[in-house]
Amino acid sequence: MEKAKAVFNEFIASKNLRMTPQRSLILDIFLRKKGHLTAEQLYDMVKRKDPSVGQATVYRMLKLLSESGIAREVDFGDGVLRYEHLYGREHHDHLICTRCNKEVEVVDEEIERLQERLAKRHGFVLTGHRMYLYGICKECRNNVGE
Amino acid sequence: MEKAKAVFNEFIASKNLRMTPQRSLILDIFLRKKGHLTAEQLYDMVKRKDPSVGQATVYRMLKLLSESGIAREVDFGDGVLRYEHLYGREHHDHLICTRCNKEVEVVDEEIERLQERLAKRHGFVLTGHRMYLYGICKECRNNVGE
DNA sequence: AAGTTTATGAAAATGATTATCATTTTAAGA
DNA sequence: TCTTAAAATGATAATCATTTTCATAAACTT
Repeated sequence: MEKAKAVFNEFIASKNLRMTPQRSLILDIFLRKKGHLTAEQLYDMVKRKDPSVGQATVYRMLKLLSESGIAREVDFGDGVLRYEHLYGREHHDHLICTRCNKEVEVVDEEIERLQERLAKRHGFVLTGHRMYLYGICKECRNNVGE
Repeated sequence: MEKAKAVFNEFIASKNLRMTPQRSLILDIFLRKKGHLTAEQLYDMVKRKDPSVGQATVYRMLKLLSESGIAREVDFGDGVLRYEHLYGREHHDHLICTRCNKEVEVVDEEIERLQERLAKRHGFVLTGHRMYLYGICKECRNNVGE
């Protein structure tokens, strides 16, 4: 967490941007939350601490966080972007239950390797990927007909 | 193509919906096109054949095509949905060059298998997935500095 | 053919995100 | 510490793809 802040400060400095109380507050709150946050959710949390902060500032900050590598944009395809903090976290993909919307973070090293191979086979050098697996979780399968 | 139309008619009937000249025209044009189409692109093509068709009808039709299993929504994450016709086509994922936006359709049976395994390991039964690989294609790598 | 339902097109609405702009802060230098 | 140019802020308007609305026009039913 302190590390992440240091990274952000460095990013800010390298871009000749400036640290402000708003950015500091937003960063603090963002880092404290696990999982995925929409801009609106984050804005609500920030407003509770300081109602004077505008939502444009939150949107702008999330872009900066993504650029700096501290956050990652996650797009489940429902029209709302989510952000998760990435600092000190492993890469992962998402497994989503289409019935209860439960999300599980998953990784499979072998799949990662095969993705590289597949890309290379087509002459590409991979820079990233997004993989969402959709299915029905065990609980939902047990509760059929409820 | 005739098969796809029959499938759509059956879908229409099963839902107590109605076949109309507009729907027929849109379906025709949609099936003729390979690759991905945005609603706007499809609308433009439809307009050329019949300028009286409204774009809401095209949007509505694309939803129906997705529901019926004839089309698939593809979301590259750039804010515009694309649709591809799925009828008689193999499942595939997408490899996208982030420099020139070239899209290649790819499949890797082994990855598909591992996705099933990964989901099962977490108690899920897979119903679908979306996988987008982003990278730089060979041509773009050769043209660095242009 | 009459009646009921569904479809259509035009236009307005939506909703997340981005841009604008006047004003306020920030950080660096004098 | 004071000045100042650059950057940040918040309120609001603008975007833009997609959905809704609603009055009118087909399409099935009987």
